[in-house]
Amino acid sequence: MTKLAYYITTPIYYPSDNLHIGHAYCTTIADSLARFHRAKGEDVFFLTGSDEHGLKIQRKANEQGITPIQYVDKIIANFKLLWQRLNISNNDFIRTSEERHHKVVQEVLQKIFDQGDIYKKNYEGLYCVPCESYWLERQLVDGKCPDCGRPVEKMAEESYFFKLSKYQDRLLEYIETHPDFIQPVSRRNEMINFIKQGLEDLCITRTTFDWGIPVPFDKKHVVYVWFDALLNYFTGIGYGSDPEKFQKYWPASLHLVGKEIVRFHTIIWPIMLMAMGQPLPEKVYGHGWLVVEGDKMSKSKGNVIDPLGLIDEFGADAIRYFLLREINLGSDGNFSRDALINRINADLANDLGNLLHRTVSMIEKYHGGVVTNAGAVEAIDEELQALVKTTVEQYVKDMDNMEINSAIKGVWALISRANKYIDETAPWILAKDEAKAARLQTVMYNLAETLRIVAILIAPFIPSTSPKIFTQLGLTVPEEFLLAEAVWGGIADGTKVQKGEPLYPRIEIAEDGATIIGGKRFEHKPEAVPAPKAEAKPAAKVEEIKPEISIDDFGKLDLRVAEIIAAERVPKTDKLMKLQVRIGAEERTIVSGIAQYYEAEQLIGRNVIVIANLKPAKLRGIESRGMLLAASDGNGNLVLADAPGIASGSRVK
RNA sequence: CGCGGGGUGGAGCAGCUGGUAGCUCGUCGGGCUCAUAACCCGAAGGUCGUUGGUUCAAGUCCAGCCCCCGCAACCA
Repeated sequence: MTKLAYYITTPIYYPSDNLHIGHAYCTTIADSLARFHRAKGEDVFFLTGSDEHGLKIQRKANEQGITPIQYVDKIIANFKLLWQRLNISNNDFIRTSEERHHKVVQEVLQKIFDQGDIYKKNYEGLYCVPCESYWLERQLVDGKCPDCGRPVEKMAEESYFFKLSKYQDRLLEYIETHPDFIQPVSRRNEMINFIKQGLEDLCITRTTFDWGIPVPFDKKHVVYVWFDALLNYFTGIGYGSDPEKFQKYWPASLHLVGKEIVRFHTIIWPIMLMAMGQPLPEKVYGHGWLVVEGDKMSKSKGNVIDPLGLIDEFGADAIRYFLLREINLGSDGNFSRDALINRINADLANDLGNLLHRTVSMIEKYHGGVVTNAGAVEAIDEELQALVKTTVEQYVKDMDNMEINSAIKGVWALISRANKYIDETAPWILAKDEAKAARLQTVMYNLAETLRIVAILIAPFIPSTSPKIFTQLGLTVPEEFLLAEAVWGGIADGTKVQKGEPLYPRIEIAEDGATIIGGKRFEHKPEAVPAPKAEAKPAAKVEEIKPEISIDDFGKLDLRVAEIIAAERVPKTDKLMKLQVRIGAEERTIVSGIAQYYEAEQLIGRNVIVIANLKPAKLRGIESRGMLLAASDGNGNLVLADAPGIASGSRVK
């Protein structure tokens, strides 16, 4: 009998930088699902990888004076290290720079080109030369490049386009007739709306850089982004090179992706597949994002969390557990250190770890470590057994629905029940009564057996914990924890338990914020809320120094100390503050974009520095004469340049 | 009228197809001693953002408003 095939993928991540906790989140989910399906006895193929081409990489490599491949090789080594440390069980790791992938992309491109779904067109647009990017009119900021603020120019470039529009009706129909294809439903509705607005053909090649896959029918071009990246799902299972393998695993059971790229996976990719005459993946699931202490994680905010550091401190399983348990798959979730520590202590140390510990301790103390099923069963035992059974059933249901945190909650309800069972049966009292010997043995057996099943159920989530539980229970650690074994009665009489180290030592927090885990100390500086992180990011965001000027140029600026005598927010704007200032004897109005940083009351009476001879400008209909000086790091921090105690009207130079 | 997500006891969240408001942590009180100061029991605490509507019945459906947070076709 052939096993049911299950093919699951993560996005391939972009190696312009090291991975953060968000990538770890996505990959951990995929890994748990992959392990769950293996536990069901299915033939699982789990693919992750890296999307290595593009201008950004090429430029980063140039900056460091190395070739793109040298650059990505370094970063990919870190990716792989992270997955190894996180215990990720992927079957392959696909890199888009690999020869096998180039072949697939070129083959597919040629085929689609030959059948007429790709055409060449002059692409006209507004182009920012330094950024090498096209922008739409509406994207411009003050008519300038939204990235660097420099002027854009009209440019024409020839590009190849993929006929998305040709397939849009078919796609729409497919999505409407396959309710499970896009999940969760909110994302599905979003996509349906999007398609209904009409699809534009997709530009799939570039001539402005060469770190990419050459277009086979026009060597001046390289393949651009999605057409290249999405095909990794084909390369990974041997499209064009291993027909048998490809046949077995395609269509994919699940593409797990972040919510921001659902669109590419449910529109571009399906249309590519339609053009190729291939079946569509069964499901695309767009998971939510991790926000950190309530804030979106981003490099510019300096709140990016490095998973490797967390793994060093808390261990891979603890991190995995937190991510899977705390966060609802479809929606955004909050990552915080406090919540993490809380979860580890409460669930892993107190509930699970302690249950194992007290159980094994008692078996050693009362029975010399030997487990015996003495058969002195009481009603309460049957209740426990029944709960084990329903827990397993519900667990399978939840996991099949990708409700991972529900599945985990169910298992922990069982763990909790087992802890209560100890209280109710009070083994320490049974132990004092010779006549209750058989009963005591039965109670201990039931606990050991419950723990054995718990260990099997949690193996997909915290895979290095289950073997530890088995070892302490005196059981042979299986190659794979199979769900078929999660039925009552698996421990043989005479099994000898072996007390070990606590599964999860409690985490103590020292006064200075350091954590103490199992006697080891981990320093931790509590980040000053939106940490500006002065260190650790050299050159990352510091803008280039502008061209040199002469002292005469500087002399043209008339900088003055001005006293703020009134301030009010400009209604219906986010940033604008209308200020009345006094420069010496003169009064004037200045509008400044500081409303997000200062309250009106904080400003009044302050002596600040202004450019007094700036040409007046109208902002929101208010004439602003002059400009306040302020320091801003682009990371959401802004401080006014002020001159406390210096008389209004004084010159600044 | 750009798009989307969200506003539920101190904190973080669950509440799908409408019918006595739940979970984890925290707080308070009690129990137990096998255990990692852990485990077990109990209690306090919410006009479910706001206004109006549908209904015998709404956190749950409909409409308006307020507030927070993301995104605007190359950041999970």
